[in-house]
Amino acid sequence: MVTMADVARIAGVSTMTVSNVLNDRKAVSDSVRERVIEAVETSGYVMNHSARALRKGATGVIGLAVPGLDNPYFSLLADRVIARAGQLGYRVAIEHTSAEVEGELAAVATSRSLDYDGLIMTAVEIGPEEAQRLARTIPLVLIGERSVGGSVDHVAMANVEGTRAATAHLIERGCRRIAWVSVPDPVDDTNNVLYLRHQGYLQALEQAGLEPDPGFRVHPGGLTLSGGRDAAHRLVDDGVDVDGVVAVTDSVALGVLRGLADRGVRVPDDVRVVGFDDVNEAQFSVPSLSSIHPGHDWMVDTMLTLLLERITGTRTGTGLELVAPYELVVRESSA
Amino acid sequence: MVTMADVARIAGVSTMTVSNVLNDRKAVSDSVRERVIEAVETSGYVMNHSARALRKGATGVIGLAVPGLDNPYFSLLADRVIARAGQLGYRVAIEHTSAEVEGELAAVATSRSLDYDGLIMTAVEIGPEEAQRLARTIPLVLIGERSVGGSVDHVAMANVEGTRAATAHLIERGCRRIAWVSVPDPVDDTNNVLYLRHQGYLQALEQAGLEPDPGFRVHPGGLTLSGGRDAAHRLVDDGVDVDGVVAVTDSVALGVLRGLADRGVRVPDDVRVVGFDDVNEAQFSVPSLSSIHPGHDWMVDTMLTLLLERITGTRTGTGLELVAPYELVVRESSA
DNA sequence: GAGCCGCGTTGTAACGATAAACCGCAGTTC
DNA sequence: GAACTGCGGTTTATCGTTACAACGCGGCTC
Repeated sequence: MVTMADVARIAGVSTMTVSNVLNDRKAVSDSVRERVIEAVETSGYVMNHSARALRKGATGVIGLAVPGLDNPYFSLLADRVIARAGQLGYRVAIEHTSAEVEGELAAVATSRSLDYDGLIMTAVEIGPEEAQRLARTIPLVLIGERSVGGSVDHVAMANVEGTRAATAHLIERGCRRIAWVSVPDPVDDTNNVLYLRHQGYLQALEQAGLEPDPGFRVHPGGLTLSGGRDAAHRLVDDGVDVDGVVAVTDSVALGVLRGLADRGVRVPDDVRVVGFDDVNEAQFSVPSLSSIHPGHDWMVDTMLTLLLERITGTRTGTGLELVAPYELVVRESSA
Repeated sequence: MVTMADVARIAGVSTMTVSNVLNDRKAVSDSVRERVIEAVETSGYVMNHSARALRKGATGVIGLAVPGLDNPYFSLLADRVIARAGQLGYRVAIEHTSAEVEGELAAVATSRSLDYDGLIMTAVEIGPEEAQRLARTIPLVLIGERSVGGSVDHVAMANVEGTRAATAHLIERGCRRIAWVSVPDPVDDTNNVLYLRHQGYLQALEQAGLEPDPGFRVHPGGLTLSGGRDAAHRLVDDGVDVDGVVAVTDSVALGVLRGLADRGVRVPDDVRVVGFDDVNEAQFSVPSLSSIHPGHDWMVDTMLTLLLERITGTRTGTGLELVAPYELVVRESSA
């Protein structure tokens, strides 16, 4: 392995000069700079990332903690975070959180996260106090839910407003018996994304003077395609009479579309369906899926901006909470 | 930041003993071991990954180079690689290759990859000689295509056999005018996955005594949902009379389903469709998509096994090439 | 009882980079 | 002409961990 000292010897300078050239630091004469660059090229030198990280106390890697990439929302998110972070000179390591046992999450996050300069985390299971503890250890940006307070930065989706708009949209199209398809609300956590989205649904019904019927509430086995499909099956098989479905995520909604098709229910003629997240696939399903577009690009840009401010220390103190602009995208499933 | 020396001081031992305990190395007396573990816990010590990596010359990180995670095949792959590598004590950093300018690919791969203990790479653009050069620098496992020779390990899909089976399946179901939907074959590269899959299609037609008609050949704007949709639009709008479609990937196939639906073409009644990759979404599209299942789990396990053998030096020399078992999965789109 | 062995533990020297202090030297300033 | 300022570079001292050799010590052999 060729080291910086080798390059220095070849170029006839000190290692610091090589370092200065490579990092574009202070003034180095053109002649020396050229010699160094040539020495780098002929020797095939590449910097040792570990040594640099050790000395500088920064790794140049940011962690992205998501439940898993099998969910298209998270893979879309990861894709953009990787791309954007790459432009900013950072590498991204992905942590799976759903694989961990509940309690392990926090521990794993704390210990491993120290190898990262910062951490972006979708906080599904982690509580406010854990998040704040974590934030004292490492620059942290939470994503998807409401504020946890303290010095934790947070980029939220318009969860309540989004499902409210989605539900109102169905009502406006004439739906009166609208099912909410999601997993059960988490207990004791009014900041949870699932809870918030459910609230939006309830608010829209109330504004329209409609009663939320518990019969319309179904619980898929998880926020997945198969969960949504199973929920739709049960809905139809139990003879629940609905003319609209609001699903907590697009994955679930796409599963619902499949489940309704299995039972010969026509969308949008018999039932209108709307999701949340506006994943790529929503444009291409049959029928295409109406959804709430949560401003992915805005979110990713904002997340990274906030994180970098924390990493560089440009901004300290109380956590910021920014809510992404959302947009209702009407497609065939509710047209 | 609490360091190993701090722990050593608290426990009243040397840093080496702490190191030995933490790494479970040679015999350490139980009493000392306990003291050290307690000191670690009370102090909240976590190991500095950079220092360890510098000293050991290994980072514990493996790179996964894929075009992008927006493609469900690659996100599925990444998801499983991350999960499996995690079990083996490795972390995964993802590199986007499609974002790079063509020529940069190799350079980026070479320089950055040195920070990884090993690299798993989907070789779409990289050539055999580049791959071999790269493999001399770092343990490398290629995925998806045929052998590049040399000492490069390689886990291949049954590309030719897969599309041959898919096409034969359509023929068996009565299709006679079968379109191949893919991007143009790469020139001068008979090892390319796109070329190989096309060959399988051609072979099946030949075996059945059918003429491949260039009119059935359409070129989407890329291997994406929208590419597939646009291709289907053009197919119908140009009045090409087909009763079957073999798509190079599931993403393209799912796009084709959407495109055909746009034009009122019924699947499978008017046209049967089959894809390749068997991504999750294939089970849940309407209609559900027949596909070639390329043995994802087998591939991921094998890739990591091969890579670890190279990393540990258990196996050296000529590259292995293993072909994953494939399976035709028949669903509604060709039923 | 001298010598040897192996166990448990410790000092010391790297691993490859960078921060910070320092060092000539030419050009300014007053 | 003495003191000061930049410029272009070098020297020195780490960053936190692990490899390696060495060491004290009780037990065993003969």
